[in-house]
Amino acid sequence: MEIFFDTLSKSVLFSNISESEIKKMLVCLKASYRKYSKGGMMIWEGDKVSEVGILLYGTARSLKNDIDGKTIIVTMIEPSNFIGILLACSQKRKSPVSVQASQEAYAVFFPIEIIIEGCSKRCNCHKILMKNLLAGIAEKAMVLHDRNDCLIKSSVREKIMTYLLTVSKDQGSKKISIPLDRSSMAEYLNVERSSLSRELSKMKRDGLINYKKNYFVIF
Amino acid sequence: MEIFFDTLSKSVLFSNISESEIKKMLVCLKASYRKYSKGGMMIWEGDKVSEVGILLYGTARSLKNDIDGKTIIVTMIEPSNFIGILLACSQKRKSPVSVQASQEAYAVFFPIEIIIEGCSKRCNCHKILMKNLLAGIAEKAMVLHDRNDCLIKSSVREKIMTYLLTVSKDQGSKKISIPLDRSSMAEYLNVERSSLSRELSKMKRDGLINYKKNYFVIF
DNA sequence: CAAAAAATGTTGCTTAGGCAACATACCTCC
DNA sequence: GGAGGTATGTTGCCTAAGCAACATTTTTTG
Repeated sequence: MEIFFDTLSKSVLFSNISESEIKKMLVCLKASYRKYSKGGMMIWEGDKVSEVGILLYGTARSLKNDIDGKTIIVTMIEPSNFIGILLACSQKRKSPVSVQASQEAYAVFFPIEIIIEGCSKRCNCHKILMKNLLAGIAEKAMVLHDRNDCLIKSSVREKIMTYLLTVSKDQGSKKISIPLDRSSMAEYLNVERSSLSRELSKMKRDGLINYKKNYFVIF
Repeated sequence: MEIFFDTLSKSVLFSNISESEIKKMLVCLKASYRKYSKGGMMIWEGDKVSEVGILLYGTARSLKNDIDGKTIIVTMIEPSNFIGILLACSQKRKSPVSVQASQEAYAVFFPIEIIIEGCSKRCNCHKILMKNLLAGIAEKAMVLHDRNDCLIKSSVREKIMTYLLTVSKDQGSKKISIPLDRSSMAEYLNVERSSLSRELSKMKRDGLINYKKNYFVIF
């Protein structure tokens, strides 16, 4: 698993920890490495999750079955992202999503208890680890918060504007490039792609914004 | 502030910590107590927040100004609830909401750094504190997740069903009592109260659910 | 218990936006 | 360059659900 070491050290969980420290920690964290073939399941809907994972290679996605059976994708997971951090931290709760490898993938898992409780050796990096874990969840929560913020708006226009303003605050400019194409943006805002396009046109016409591809200017 | 000690010890932050320990900790946590009159602001939209608070008395609400200026209420905060936990933990971010006392209120704030870094005395309760903080955020994140789950549904019926099923899982029964009245439920699901009532009737008629007041049965 | 107030339900009207179908622009690779 | 593919934009039609106004039920309180 050495080859994925870089990915691991880029993760939020191990930020601000030196490579040599990480290597030491991997042992006391009871790291367990797992390989998945395309379509393999890392977490099943309904599981109780007591490990937090980090994707090392490949991509994964979290998905759930809608009431009427169709599958919807909740998030995309990239190398060095967390897997199941929310679940692992909130414990009691059963997973509302499944996590599936979208291609061949490798991941490493750590029992959450060891991160929280610290190992018997009490290496002082555990404090940093814990801090990183906290930052990781806070970040997840913020992502959820931001989407909520868009979703609670009643009109398509307000949803778009809220989204653009959030990105704008984030990038500290009224000229922004967004990370989503129209389809993804529509999905994120929970509107029809065509309705999104329609409203974007109107907003441009009304002099609220300008845009080309994924570059936007807010007036 | 002694009189609010009970409230404090009921908070998630201090769960599993004995009263005597809490008293000791309050000192090294650099607790700062604040009083607010009705309408007083605990956090202003745009603030950077570096303290996590706990409401001791009264009620507060987090609110934000909509794009077109009208104020919307995001959450209600009750005694022993956290104030600004997400913000304090994710740090860099400026607050997207203001927090306002809806009546005369008391609160206590702790610099988040001290909780995370531990105080100089290294009292061993800090580990528990940190664990509690983690649980607190994870819980917040879950709340956000659950609402998202409802909001991303396209029809009123699906939103209702998703909400009811989540509560049902939570209470471990198909017969549930929900904590929201119709208006709040409508607000939570981001639909019109009348549309909610209409759809509930239809769902009853269609034999999907039964209900009376805030008691629901899912078939 | 009666009256007032609050919560919930009902219903006609209207419209934003979902849906489908097609148009245009943009990319890429032979 | 052109052929195929993908991303984006446009438009007519139609329905779900917003809105307003009123009805009924439940709760409060004097």
